[in-house]
Amino acid sequence: MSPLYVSIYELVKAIPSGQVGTYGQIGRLCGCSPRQVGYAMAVSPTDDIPWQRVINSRGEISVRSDGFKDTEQYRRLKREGVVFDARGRVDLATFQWSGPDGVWWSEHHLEPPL
DNA sequence: TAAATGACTAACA
DNA sequence: GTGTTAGCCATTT
Repeated sequence: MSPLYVSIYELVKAIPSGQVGTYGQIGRLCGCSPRQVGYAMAVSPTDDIPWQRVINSRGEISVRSDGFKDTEQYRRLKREGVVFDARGRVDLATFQWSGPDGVWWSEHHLEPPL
C-alpha cells in the first residue's frame, strides 16, 4: 500500500462518528486530488476504515460506477446520527468534520460553530 | 512506456 | 435550480 493511501486512511479514520468529510476536503488535507480519495475508498481494505463518512461536495452519497448509490452507506450514516433531507442530502454546514485542527473552517474563512 | 479509468470539484453558461 | 467543461493524478491495464 502506498504512503498516499496510508495518509488518506488515517485521515478518514479521524472523522468522528456522526460527522462527514468530503472527497475534496480529504484530498486537500493529504495533498492529493479528490479522485484519489474516491479510488482509495473503493479499494479500502478493511472495515475499520469508516469509508461511509466520506461523501461528495454537494452533501450526497456519490453514485458508484455501477450507476447506483450505496444504500449501506446511507444506513451506516443514519445509524451514526447523520440527518438526510428529503432529497437524500446532508447539511454540510452542520455535519461536516472541521478537520484535524479546525483546518476546514479556516480554509473557508469561517468561524467554527460554538 | 502509453493510455484508460475513476465513490471528484470548481467554474462557468 | 440544471448542464457542460476542464482539470485532477494515482492506479490499473
